[in-house]
Amino acid sequence: MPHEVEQRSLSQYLEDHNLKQTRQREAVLEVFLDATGHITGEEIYNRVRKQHENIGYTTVYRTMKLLCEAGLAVERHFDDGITRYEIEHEHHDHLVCLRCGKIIEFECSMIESAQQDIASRYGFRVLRHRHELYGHCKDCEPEA
Amino acid sequence: MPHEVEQRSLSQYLEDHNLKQTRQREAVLEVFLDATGHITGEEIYNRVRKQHENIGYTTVYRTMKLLCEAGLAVERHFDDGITRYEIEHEHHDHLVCLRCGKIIEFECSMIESAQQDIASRYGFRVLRHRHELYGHCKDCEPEA
DNA sequence: ATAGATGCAAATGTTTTGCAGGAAA
DNA sequence: TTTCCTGCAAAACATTTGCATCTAT
Repeated sequence: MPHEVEQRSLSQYLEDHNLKQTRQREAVLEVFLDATGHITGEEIYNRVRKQHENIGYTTVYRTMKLLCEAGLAVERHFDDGITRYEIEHEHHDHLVCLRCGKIIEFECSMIESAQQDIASRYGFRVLRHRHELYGHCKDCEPEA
Repeated sequence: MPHEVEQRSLSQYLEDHNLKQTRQREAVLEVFLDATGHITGEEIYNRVRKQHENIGYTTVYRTMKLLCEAGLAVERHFDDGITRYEIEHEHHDHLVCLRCGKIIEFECSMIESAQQDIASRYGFRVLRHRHELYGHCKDCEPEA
């Protein structure tokens, strides 16, 4: 049960950092873990609000920041300027459908090594990268 | 003289679209063309202001939007969320130094074709992409 | 003369912060 | 009972818009 694991690791993190376990943090974590990933702050806020009428944006954002620090979540910034959160997992990049907003993850070791080649050509040390392909997904372009 | 060419193509665009040639537009264009590229709205504003005390951000942003529509400029969005403008030229990607902010352009046809392979694997049609490598440039990491 | 441009001030939209009151340890 | 949280309102920040005024044509 992945949720249990993640919840435990949050508890652990909170404990290690002298932070408190609260109803709001649990609610945000649960919504985040139940999402398919790539969820925005607003979406989390709206979903949490269904069970927890009084929660504010403030708490959602603060909690998501916390989850990022705890290593459970990662912030992603696509072209629309709205921060999305995904569950931290092994390295990957994204295909983003400009019509329906669908986000597909992919991984390509050939590209990764090509990146290293390019970087070393410029004496550059790559710490992270961002690689996004924008277009139309299968469902949004039937005449493909 | 590339500036002459670009200025002429702006004039042409303005004329074709029944827009007026103004002192402000000329000033913004000149600053933009003199920049090494990847200049922010704020930087343009500050530089234009030296010669043209009363110009507002509004005009800078509106003019840059115009230059984009005219095909002279392209908006770029890196990780810091601040829009940068570069002179439109053939397709390329970027290395961004996280210490000094330097931006280096690169091109890699192997990566481009790998992207197409991946996209077609998902029935995805790529319209554009974004590929940025973040790290430390040669000057910012002497012990490389 | 008149369509279009300018610049100020105010609005936008997302995310963050200050602060007084509330809850976990 | 103290430390940490919460939620509100307000601020931040880059960019955009409304509007009255000004200007290129």
